This record gives sequence, C-alpha cells and structure tokens, in this order.
Amino acid sequence: MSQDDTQPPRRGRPPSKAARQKALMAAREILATQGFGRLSIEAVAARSGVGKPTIYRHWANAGELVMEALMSDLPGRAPASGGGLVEGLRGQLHLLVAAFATTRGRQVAMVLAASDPESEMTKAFRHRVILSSREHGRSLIEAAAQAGEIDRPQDIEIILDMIYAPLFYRLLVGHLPIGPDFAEGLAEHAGRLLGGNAAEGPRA
Amino acid sequence: MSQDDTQPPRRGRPPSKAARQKALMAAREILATQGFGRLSIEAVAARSGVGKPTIYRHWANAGELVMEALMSDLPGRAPASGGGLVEGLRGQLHLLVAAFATTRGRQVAMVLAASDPESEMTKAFRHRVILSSREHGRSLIEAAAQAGEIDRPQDIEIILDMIYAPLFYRLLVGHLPIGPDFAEGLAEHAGRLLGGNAAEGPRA
Amino acid sequence: MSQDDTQPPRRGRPPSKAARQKALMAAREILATQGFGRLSIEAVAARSGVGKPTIYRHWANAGELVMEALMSDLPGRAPASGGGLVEGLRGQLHLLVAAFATTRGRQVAMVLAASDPESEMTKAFRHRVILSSREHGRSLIEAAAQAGEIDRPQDIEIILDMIYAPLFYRLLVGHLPIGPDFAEGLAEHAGRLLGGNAAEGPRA
Amino acid sequence: MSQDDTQPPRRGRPPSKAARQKALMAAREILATQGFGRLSIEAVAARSGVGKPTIYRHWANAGELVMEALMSDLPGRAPASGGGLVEGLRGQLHLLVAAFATTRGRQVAMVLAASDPESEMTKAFRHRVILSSREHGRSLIEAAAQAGEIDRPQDIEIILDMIYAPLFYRLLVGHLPIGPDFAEGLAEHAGRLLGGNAAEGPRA
DNA sequence: CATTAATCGAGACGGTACGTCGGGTCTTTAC
DNA sequence: GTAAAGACCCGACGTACCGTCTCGATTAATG
Repeated sequence: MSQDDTQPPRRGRPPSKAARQKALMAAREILATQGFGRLSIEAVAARSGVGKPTIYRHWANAGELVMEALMSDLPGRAPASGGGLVEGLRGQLHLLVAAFATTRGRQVAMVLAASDPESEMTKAFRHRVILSSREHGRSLIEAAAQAGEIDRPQDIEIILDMIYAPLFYRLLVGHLPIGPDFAEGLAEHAGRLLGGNAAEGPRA
Repeated sequence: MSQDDTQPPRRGRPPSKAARQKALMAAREILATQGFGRLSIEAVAARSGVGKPTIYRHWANAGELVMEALMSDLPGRAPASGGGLVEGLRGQLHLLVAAFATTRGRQVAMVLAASDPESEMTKAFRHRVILSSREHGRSLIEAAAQAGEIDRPQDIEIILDMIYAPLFYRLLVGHLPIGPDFAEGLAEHAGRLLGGNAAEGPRA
Repeated sequence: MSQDDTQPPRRGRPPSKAARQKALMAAREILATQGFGRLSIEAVAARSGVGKPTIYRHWANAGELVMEALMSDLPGRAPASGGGLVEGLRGQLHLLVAAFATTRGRQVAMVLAASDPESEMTKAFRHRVILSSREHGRSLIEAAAQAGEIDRPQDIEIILDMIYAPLFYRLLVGHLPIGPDFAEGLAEHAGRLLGGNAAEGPRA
Repeated sequence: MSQDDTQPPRRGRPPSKAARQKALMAAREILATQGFGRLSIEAVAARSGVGKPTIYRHWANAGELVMEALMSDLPGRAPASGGGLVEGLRGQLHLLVAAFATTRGRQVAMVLAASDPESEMTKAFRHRVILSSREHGRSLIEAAAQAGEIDRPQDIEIILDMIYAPLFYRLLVGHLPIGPDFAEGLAEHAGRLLGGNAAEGPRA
C-alpha cells in the first residue's frame, strides 16, 4: 500500500515469528496424522504451545491457517524441459500428480470446498495451489503458438480446464486412481486437443 | 436388486416415512436459504419438528442427510437427441450446466469434499450425482463407436474425465463462470478429442 | 389364584401376571446391583423382557415401580415379647434397624424424597414402610397406659417421632452408624421419656 | 488448613464471581418457582445467561449446584437467650422450624437423598445445613452440664438425634405439620430427656 | 538502566452444536 | 384385545470447540 514500508518503529514487544511458525508446524502435523476434520484451533494451540488468541491474531479461522500450512511444499515449476509442448505438459503433469496423489491432495480439496470463497486467503490459496499450474500450462501453450508449433487455440480457457480439471476431479470423486499413467494420458490427449500435427506419442 | 423383496413383516412400529420426508425437506430449505455451513442436525430438527434422535436413526451425520437431500431433482437424462455424438454430448452438458450452475452446485462440491469418502452414502452420492453423467457420456461414446461414427478410443476413462471434470473444477475453484458457452465449448472439444472427422461444430 | 374365579370370559389376551412379576424382579435386581440412580424404565424393560408400554400400564413412573419393589421383605411385627413397654419397643427397634441398616435403607429414603408426595402410591408406601412401625409403637404405648404401666402421655405424636425419626435421620445424613447399640439406646431413652418409673436399664 | 494461604497468583483469566452468583441466583429462583424436579442445568443456564460449560466448571452436577444454592439463608445461631438449657433449645428449634417449614425444607431433604453421599459437596452440605444445628445443640447441653444445671448424659449422640431428627422426619414423611407447637413440644421433651429437674416447661 | 507498552501463555467466558440417554406415547404385528 | 417390540417426539445430558476476554509474565524499544 504505502510506498515506504519502513514501518514507524512501534513500541512494545513485536509479534513473535516463532509463534507463527510453531502454529503452522503443529497444523501440518495434525493434518498429517489426524486429518482436516480433527484440526481445530484448540488442538493447534495445545500441540504447539501457542496461545489461542495469538493464533487468532495471525489467522481469521481454522481454514485460513490450514491453507497457509498447505501452501508450502508445492510442486515447483517443471525444469523447463527442452522438448516440445507436450513434453513440457507431461513434465508438469507428472510433478502435479506426484504432489497431489497423497493425503494432502484430498485435504486441499476439502479446505477449498469448506472455505469462504470470497475470503482473501481463499483467493490466494486458489491462485497459488490450484491455478498456478493452470497458468503455467497457459504459458507453455502460448510459447508453443509463438514458436509456430501449434496454431493459437481459440478456446484456451476450456482447454486449460480440460487439462487440469481431471486431477482434482479424481481427487474429489475418487473413482479412479491417480498415478503416472494418468499424467501420461492427460498430456497425450492435451496434445491431440491442441494440434492435429502433434504426432508425438507417449515416448514413441 | 433381489427378486423377492417381500421383506418379512417386521414387528414393532415401522419407521415413519413422514418424519423422513420432513427432515429432508427442512434440510433442503436450510441449504437453499442459509447454506451448507449453517446446516446442523439441531437446525434441521428444529425446523422440521422431527426429533434429533429420529434424525440420527435415519442418517449417521449431517453429511449423509445433506447428500440425500441433494440427490433429488437431478438433471434427468438428455432426451435422446436424434443427432450424432457431439449433439448428444452437447444436450447433456447443457442440462448438467443448468443443473449445477446454481447454489446447489457448490453445495454438492462441499458436501462431497467434507464427507467420509468410504461411507456407503458417499459412494451412492458420487455415483448418482457425479458419475451418472459420466456413465451416460460413456454410453454415448460407445454407441457412436458401434455405429461407426468414430473409432473406439483407447483411453476412454481419461477422455470422460476431461469432458466432465471441468464443470466441477469451475464449481470448486470459481475462476470462471459456468454458462451455456461453457457447455458448448466442452462439447465441441470433446468431439475433436474423439474423432478427427468431427467437423460438425455449432459454427458452420 | 382362587379356584372359582369364573371371570366373565373376556375376549382377547388376558393381562399377564408374569409380566408384572418379571418387571418387579428386574427392578429389585437393578436396585441391588446398580442402585436407584441407575434404575430407569428402559433398563427394567431391557432386563425383564417386558415391554415399556406394559410397564407403564402397571405403574405411573419409575418411582412407583421402585416403591412397589421395595415394599416386599418388610420387617414383620415383633413377636409380641411378653415383657413390658420398653421390652416391646426394644424388640421392634432391633428388627427395624436390622431391616434398614442395609443398602435398601438408603434407597427407601431416596425414593421417598424423590417421589411426588401427593401420589397415592407414595402415600401407601409411606404408610406401609415408614409409618407402620410408628403405629405399632403407638399401640405398644397405649397398651402400656391401659395396663397402668405408664401414665398416658399428652404429646404422643412428638414422642413417637422422637423414637422413630432417628433411624431415618441417620439413614439420610449418615453421620453415625446404625447398629444394635443404636436400637438399644433408642429404646432406653424412649422408656425414660414415657415414664420416670421405667427404671429398667438395657437388660440389667 | 495451611497457615500461608497466599495462593501463588495463578495464570490465566480468573473465574468470574459474577457468573457464579448469577447461576446460583437462577437456581434459587427455579427452586422457588418450579421445584427441584424442574431444575436442570439447561434451565439454569437459560435463565441466568451463564453458559452451560461455565456451570459445569463450577459444579459437577445439578445436585451440587442446588446444595450450594440452598446453603445460603440458613437459620443463624439462636441469639444466646440468657435462660437455661431448655430455653436455649426452644429458641433454636423455633428458628429451625421456621427455616425449614417451607418449600426449601423438602428440597433440602430431596437433594440430600438424591446426592452422592460420598461427594465432598454433599458432606459440606450435611455439615452446614443438617448437622450444624445438631452441633449447636451439643454445645448447649455441654454448657448446661458444665454449669451443673444437668448431669452429663451418657448417650448424647442418641439424645441429639432424638431432638433434631423429628424435624426432617416430618419433612420427609409429611404425616404431620411442622409449626411452632412442634418446636415447643420438642424442646419440652428434650428437657425431660436431659434431666429430671427440668420442671421448667412453658406451661406453668 | 528503568520505564513502558505490546505481545505472549494460560485459561475462563458466553455460545452453538454435538451425539446419547431416557421419558412417556403411539403404532404395528403376534398371541 | 392385550402383549411384545420398537419408532416416535421431546427434553436434558455432559463435552468439544468456537471466538472473545481478562489475567500475570515476557520482552524489546524508549527514555
């Protein structure tokens, strides 16, 4: 907001970064061992040794705390595989699948479904956790179009949804497993969707 | 299921269908006016006049009650449009989008995310609400293959996910609106995915 | 019961005396093993195999059932000891103390305190369980007066209370044990209260 | 008990005395207007505006709350009437009778009968409400013996029971009214029991 | 170095809802 | 036509967390 963020050195004890970290750590542990349903502010306070009011000073409710706890260890960008478009998508989808085909995957879906969709924290969570991969896909496609590898698609939003939605769909519905084959198939069909000449099968 | 469902007339007072219906009705009203977050067994009991223990006799928890309440008024099958494969998909997707592009859509996602994925009720809910449309799509595709309209696709599971996942993805993430254009685009891309000769878009 | 009970042959299933007895038996068992606090109509029904509505057909509430269950095995009249007034009282008080210095004693106090004091069953219980001994005492005193052993006391009601109240007082308050010494002391003081010439100590 | 009761200043928010008082006040009101049978924690919470968990933080169950509510407004010590022993007993018994010949009297009996006899609260209640008058009587008797007014009785426990039990007996059994005549008669007979020369009745 | 002020932990507060127990009534089938 | 079984509505139970609010204890920057 202000261009000069050198906050006027306020008097009194500054907020403790350690408390914040302890709460996040405890939240991650509870998520890992007991699940989202068992995570309560009370439990986080008890496990972390941080007082409840301190937790409420940092997060508005349990959902926001959980979101922040889940926003670490995200699948970093795929390492810019030199290959073509499908190659790039394949790499990213493998990373994504590996990152979400765990307990955390369902937790992400749960917290997303349970949170107030208008909250700032929820928006940030959606962008960082869900949509960032979609945006990465968009840039891969646009780069391929720029390079003449494919024609620029007209309905890119729907295509992006078709590529990235199935992962969360399987996560939520659980009708089929999520594994490397799944990422492979998605990448291949994405290629077919983006350009007929993409005659590059799943690794020959 | 069994051919002889004449259950042996059990002793004692039979469960009241009226109580069951009153509870479901109250649940639907609360969902419509206050949302899933405000729906509690207590509130359903108060609004319906049905006792709490009676509600617990019928459903194990609020999630199961909500699932059953949401399982009515589903988008019936598309009316067997005489046209080709894409025409059939288009009709179904329009119905689906119309059915879920409402408050109920997000509620379905929320209750699904929040429920015990192993519960029988959750499984029934997933099949009736989420997967039934997917299965309908499968039968459309297989009929088209049978008719020689398209080649039989190899990865039909992934294709089905790509067609039906985006609706729930947008529902959950909320990054883009859900409307007729969306159904249109999905049907068109589905056609492209299923057969090269699908030059039968809505645009010329 | 009687050999010539030619009841007008009423239609339908006759009321089962067995059900009544089974319920009373179950109530006694629960009183003995779990106490008055754990006795509920539900528990009696479960243990006895008698239906709840049947129990309610016989007793208005748990209190009345308990009262009837406790009204058996009461201390019979003392065997008319040939001796004087104090001798008679002593015999009766020993019987009383023996009958109430058990778990049942406290239960009698509890059910009496908890019951609706206006109910017919409560009145019957009070007369049979509490006041019958007091009335026996009255007749002993009046016989002694008749025989010239003592002067007829003026405040006989208060004297009767002073003789019979302490047992229930100790039962309720529990500040001192209830045993033979207690009966002995009561009888002796009762004699002193009733006539100065009653110079007959506790068995010389 | 400990001579240094400066309790170590505990951390955290201290219990609110106001909440405690509000709950006790509501309990007294319910006792007065609806009776012990209608008193539930829920009702106390609703009437007092105090939360249910707060009530449970202060008392283990309804019985203990009621006991504490009943422990106020006790019949203070009789004002040390200058007269002799019987005069002292008479004064105290009149106060006692006046204090218990009300609805509260039966409530005291009910709560005492219904409470766990081993609970600390029950013990305190018995001592403060029931036995304190008995102890006062003991000190009156011992003072009279010290002063040579009477011989020291041997069975003082039984005598004390005979003096103080009838009040609670009538309360519990309800066979006779409790009024000034009753107190009068008790005092007179107590005098007769304690010493032959107690020719100081209220009559002549 | 003492003061001061904000944050910390602890924990009680008024609440809401939970899931369960038992009360007393009513309905259905069996005897 | 009564008995059993058992579901009904209802009230209350005692507990878990919620999010807020005092408290005494800590801790840094200020004076």
